[in-house]
Amino acid sequence: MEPKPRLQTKAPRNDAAKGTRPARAPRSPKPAANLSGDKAAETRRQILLAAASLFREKGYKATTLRDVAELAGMGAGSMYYHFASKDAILREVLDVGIATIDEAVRSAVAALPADATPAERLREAIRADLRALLQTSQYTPAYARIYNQLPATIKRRDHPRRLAYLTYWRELVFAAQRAGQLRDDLPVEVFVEFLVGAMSRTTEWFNPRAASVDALAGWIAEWILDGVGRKGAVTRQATGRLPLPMIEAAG
Amino acid sequence: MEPKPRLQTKAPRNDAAKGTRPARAPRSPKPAANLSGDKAAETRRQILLAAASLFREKGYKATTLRDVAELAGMGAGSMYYHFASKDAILREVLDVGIATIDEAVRSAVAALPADATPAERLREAIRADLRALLQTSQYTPAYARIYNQLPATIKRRDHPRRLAYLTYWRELVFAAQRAGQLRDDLPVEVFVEFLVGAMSRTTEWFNPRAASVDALAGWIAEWILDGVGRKGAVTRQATGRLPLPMIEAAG
DNA sequence: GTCTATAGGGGGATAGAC
DNA sequence: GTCTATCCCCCTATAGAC
Repeated sequence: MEPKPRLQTKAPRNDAAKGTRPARAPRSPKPAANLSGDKAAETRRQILLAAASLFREKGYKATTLRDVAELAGMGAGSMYYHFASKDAILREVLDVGIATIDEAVRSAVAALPADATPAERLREAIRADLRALLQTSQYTPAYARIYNQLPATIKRRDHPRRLAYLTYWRELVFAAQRAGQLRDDLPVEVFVEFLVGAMSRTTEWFNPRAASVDALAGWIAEWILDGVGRKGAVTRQATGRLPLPMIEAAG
Repeated sequence: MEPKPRLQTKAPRNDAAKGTRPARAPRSPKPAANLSGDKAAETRRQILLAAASLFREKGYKATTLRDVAELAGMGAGSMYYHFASKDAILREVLDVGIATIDEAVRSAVAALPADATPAERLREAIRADLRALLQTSQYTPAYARIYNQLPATIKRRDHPRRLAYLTYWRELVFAAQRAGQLRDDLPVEVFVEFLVGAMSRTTEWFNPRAASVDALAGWIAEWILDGVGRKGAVTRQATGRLPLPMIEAAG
């Protein structure tokens, strides 16, 4: 077990040595309300952030409330002042995670100039999706990683939001197809699952020191739209030696 | 809590009603050795298969040995005759999972005619990878899904195998690039992570009733090699309105 | 609001009968 | 080889002091 890092969204709490309880700075009975809300709200955020980070790293079941409390700098029992249960923390992490990426993609696309082409809108959506996953939020990668392993009851609860997100992507892709910028024979639903899934998997391997998120987004958009094959190169022989049945419909 | 299905690799065990212990069919002291090995080996496989299936579905920590035992049709304590610990089961599931997909891809490519082009070899690798993930094995999708959430000690143990697998993919991609079939500016390491990760994510959404695995493999190969953009369509304007920095090196 | 202590339950692992 | 019973630890959640 390694030394325990702590989230540092606000001033770090003390890690004072064994035994002695450090004196807490006396609080005035009515502190001026700071901009980010009162103390309880701030502590809540600390807990959620710690939970999201650990859920992402180890999964939901493997993360104990003691882990979360330690990362948030408090005792495990104290968290029950802010949340009713571990499940309640999970639900809020998931809600924030899907809301963050959904909002990020929609608003990024909406912010484009009115004359942006459907393909440009698709590129922008790819960039916004990856930003939310890889640099904006802890909640979004936590969501992407643990969602499918959760009990059906919890998945059912978040399913409408997830569907709305995928639906938006389908609209983007359909629009590009109607505009003649994507192949007519593209099975849109399957392609959207593939693309959104591929992007969410980047959280497993992306190294921010090797490339910027925007660089990665640019690459992926180009690979997907233009392909990695060299222009004019023959990537497929016409011998029929490798039959690729592509007749079935996609649901 | 649904009714409990059981793996049916061999004849189903009885689900006899409460209390009464059903009589077990008397076994001859020396049954003829069946083709798939002795009874212990068969039971071992049952346990591993049940574990892989549940690990894939719920994750490692969320899967209890009681779950595994129930799906394998035995009491939880009985499994300790075959495995030393839950960890030992996990290790074997992981080993089989990575070995299966590695072997599947290498042998599929090796089986191609000697004059197959590098791009054809890449297509075949994509098909073999997806077959291992989506139809051949329970172990491979379990591996793909849970690997990154496991404790560092276990990941370290399997890291060489995983690296060897990725290295093989890099060689395939490099070869296609050298042969002039892929773009010269393709950052191979990043691309391989993207491609392999994207394929492993298909286990989260692929619906075998909507399309065949080979159809999906054909689509993905085409999307990646040729792109989804319509030939001749402008997918990117030259206005510079959307700068895409792609200068950083990839590790 | 946060602390410590602990209740209560579940899960990995072991023991000994059969 | 598999069963049942059980040990013991850890985890979620609660209680009551401060």
